[in-house]
Amino acid sequence: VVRYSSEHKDATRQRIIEAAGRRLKADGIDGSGVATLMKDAGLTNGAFYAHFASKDDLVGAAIADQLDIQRAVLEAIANDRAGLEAFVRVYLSPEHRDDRSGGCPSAALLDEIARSSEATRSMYTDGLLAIVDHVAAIIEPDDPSSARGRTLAVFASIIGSMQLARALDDPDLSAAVLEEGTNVAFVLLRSA
Amino acid sequence: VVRYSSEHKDATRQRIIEAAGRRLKADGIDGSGVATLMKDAGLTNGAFYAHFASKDDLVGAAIADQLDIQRAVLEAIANDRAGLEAFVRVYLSPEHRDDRSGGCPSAALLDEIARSSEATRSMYTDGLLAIVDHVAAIIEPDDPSSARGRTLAVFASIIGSMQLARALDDPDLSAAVLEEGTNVAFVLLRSA
DNA sequence: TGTACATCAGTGAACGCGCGTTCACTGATGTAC
DNA sequence: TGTACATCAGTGAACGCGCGTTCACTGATGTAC
Repeated sequence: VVRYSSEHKDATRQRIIEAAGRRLKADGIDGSGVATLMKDAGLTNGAFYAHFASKDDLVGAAIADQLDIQRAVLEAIANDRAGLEAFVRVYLSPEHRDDRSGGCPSAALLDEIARSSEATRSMYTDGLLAIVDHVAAIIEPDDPSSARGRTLAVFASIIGSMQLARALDDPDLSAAVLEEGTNVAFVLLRSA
Repeated sequence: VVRYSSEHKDATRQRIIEAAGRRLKADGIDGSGVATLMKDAGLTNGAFYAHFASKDDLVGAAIADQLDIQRAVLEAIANDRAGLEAFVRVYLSPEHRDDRSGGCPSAALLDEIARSSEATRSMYTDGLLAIVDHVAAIIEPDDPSSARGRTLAVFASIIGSMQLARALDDPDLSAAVLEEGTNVAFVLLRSA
């Protein structure tokens, strides 16, 4: 006996996860309460535990979802070296810097993820590797796994640049970080 | 009429700031409560507001202090290009990765700083610039300010690498990030 | 065809707890006489 | 020289509030007869 369509609850869960992705990136993990996360999804706090075992459980799911979205964006833009450069330009743009809630989860949350549970860090690792392996296959089509390390370093570089551009309160310096970060990423991609 | 030596209160304030530096880097800004920060300094929560106007006030002071310490460490190690490479090796070492509370405030807190008050971001900007300008003067002795952008990009890269090495839950990948991050930093320093 | 029922996603109040902040008080100190 | 006093860094309880989590309940639904 099925009272609601079998997709109804799954759809609600997904709605919570997507709203949480935005809120967590905007306010941080510790800065986002369960009641707020549920309100963002148009629900009340009580329904939370029908969908997730704990706040940490949602955080892990939201981070995994965010990385999957980012992978899809990357794959839509970048399927060769020129595409990778285009991706870097979009990534290190002022628009991305000024849109934390719509942007990269690593840039918004990486040091908080490093402090998170092993379960969350494991989901982060898996999600990032899916992205990294796509890029590594472009850089080194014959042996993608050998390009993993170098690709990770490129991501570390653009993630750090974005965080720094957001943290500095001097607009000129912030813009310089984005510009030079882009140059650095290009150097690394070409030498790879 | 002076009941306590004029240095007594200043010394206590400094003790709170230094203890807070360690705690904030370990547990994050939102993750560190005022009562805990005071206990770390051997005091009770009530004395806090005799030293600081608010938690945010202490956070700004602690971040400025941490950056000043890091500047002193850098200046002790790195006064030429070989010294900069030595600094990068120490920075991107497994020991630094595994010692969040004793390490770099940017690696521990950068995305939380980006979400902080303008006052805190301003103190961060000033503190980081003092470090950056020391490095820029080594890279480009004739015109240090022209090397600021490039130097900021190098810091963004090593900060991002450290955060990523801490977030990944696979020890081999984490080690690879540190290794490749070091290679990348060397490439950037040599081409600068 | 109409009604009673079982289901279950979601509600909203409540739990104990820690948060940032305030404040009346303590007690060790150096000074004044 | 001994005692009363003013100072003030620090104590610890309390403020209202939001935290993560629990739970008795609601009410819309599709089914059974």
